[in-house]
Amino acid sequence: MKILIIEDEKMLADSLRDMLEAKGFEVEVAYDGETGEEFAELGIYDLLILDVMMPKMDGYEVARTVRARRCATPILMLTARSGLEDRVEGLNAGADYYLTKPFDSRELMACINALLRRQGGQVDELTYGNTSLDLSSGMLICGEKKVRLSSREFDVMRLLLQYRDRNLSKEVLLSRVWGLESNAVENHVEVYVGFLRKKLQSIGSNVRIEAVRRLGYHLEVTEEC
Amino acid sequence: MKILIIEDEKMLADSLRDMLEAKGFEVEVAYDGETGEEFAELGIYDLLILDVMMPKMDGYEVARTVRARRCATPILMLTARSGLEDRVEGLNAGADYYLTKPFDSRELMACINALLRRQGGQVDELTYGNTSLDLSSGMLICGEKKVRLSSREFDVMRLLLQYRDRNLSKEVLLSRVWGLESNAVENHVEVYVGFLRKKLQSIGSNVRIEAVRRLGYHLEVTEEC
DNA sequence: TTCTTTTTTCAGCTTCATTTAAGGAGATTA
DNA sequence: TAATCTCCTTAAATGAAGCTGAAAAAAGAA
Repeated sequence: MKILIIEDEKMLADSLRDMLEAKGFEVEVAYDGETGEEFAELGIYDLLILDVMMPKMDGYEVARTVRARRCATPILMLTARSGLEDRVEGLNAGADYYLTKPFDSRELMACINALLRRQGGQVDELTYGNTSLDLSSGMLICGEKKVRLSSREFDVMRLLLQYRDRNLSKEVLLSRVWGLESNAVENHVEVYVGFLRKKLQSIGSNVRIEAVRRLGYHLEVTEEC
Repeated sequence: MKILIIEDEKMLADSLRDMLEAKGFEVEVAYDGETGEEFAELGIYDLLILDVMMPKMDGYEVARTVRARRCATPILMLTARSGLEDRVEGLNAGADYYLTKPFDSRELMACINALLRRQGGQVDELTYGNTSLDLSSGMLICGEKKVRLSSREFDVMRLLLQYRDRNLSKEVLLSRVWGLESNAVENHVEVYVGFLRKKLQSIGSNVRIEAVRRLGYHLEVTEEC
């Protein structure tokens, strides 16, 4: 995650940078609005932290310019001005959040997380070994290769992944995937495990579905030597 | 644009609704946390406005539950509690913005716009593959060729584009295009998908509408070799 | 009104996920 | 050892989900 700080007060900028780097972000700093705007338009940052009061080009103007150039990076505005008018102007200029100095570091982190969470495209996936299941598209992914799972296959795979290395009996799988009312039989599970094994292999996954006699199934990662 | 207000103070809720409706939004109100949560999880809203202090289920809990159910709708939290801890808790619970009562209507509107803008609200063109949908004219454009979409076609196409590579179930499509109250059936969606496919083809688009059994539809770009 | 466009309805068709069923392999038990 | 049990595999049958084209109904425009 790359963050660009645009802030002319060197002290504050640097302490911000240190703090964010400590949290594991990659940080760059621009000490004036014009440089900041140029950097921002590279479009390589996941978040801009933008001070309002700066010489030459102020924060509002940076925000407006950046947005006019169709750069969609989230902007967190940071400023000593706490008036209502300022907040409204900031948001209308294209900011996504407005935080007033002095700010608490936990609040700043909460804001940053909220903004990045949204930015992250909300990719939900379950991962095991070299393989992951994308919950929104229902794709099973291993590196470059993907397969689409049918809805039953998806349900079975998701349960197996959710329960990781625990054992799932056919009974449990039947009731959770096919439902209690259904008249599905254990062979259904066997057939679907077969389908999944084929698909896992087809994308070169190192995840295997292991059967344990009488107890059910669980996932395992095959070690390559 | 559909907004859900979750707020137990009837007076405030209603005045909020009136204000937003005056601005051209479609608004629904839930007067307690539990109802609100259920509504929110339909996934048909573009924004949730959520009060913190409510009986039974408070705003933080609603936010956490809704997020846990993988609902990604932006949340604007609205509350009388202005403490730092509250703001941090709200954001960490899954809110996207935290606004303290009493708030100014211009500030509220600025926040709402900021959140919706990010959601894809303020854009005037949605592009995917070699094709784009002009939101102001309702034209589907691919290079030199264009077709006009009818209003239903437009709504369906816009949703598909907004949600990109995610899957949109017929259920969600029905409720967002035809509305919850309507007695439209799933075949409507099928028919309109058919219309759109024909139009996409007629302008030589490389965008396809893929059906995934039981899960719904999503867009894909056909690679030309 | 009449003509055009958009939306809804419906029936028949296609397709493919799911179910069913039967035979085989390997482990377990008697 | 045979008999039994559990799991695996395959292939065909089935049925629900999705598609399509045509016509009716509704909404707009002229």
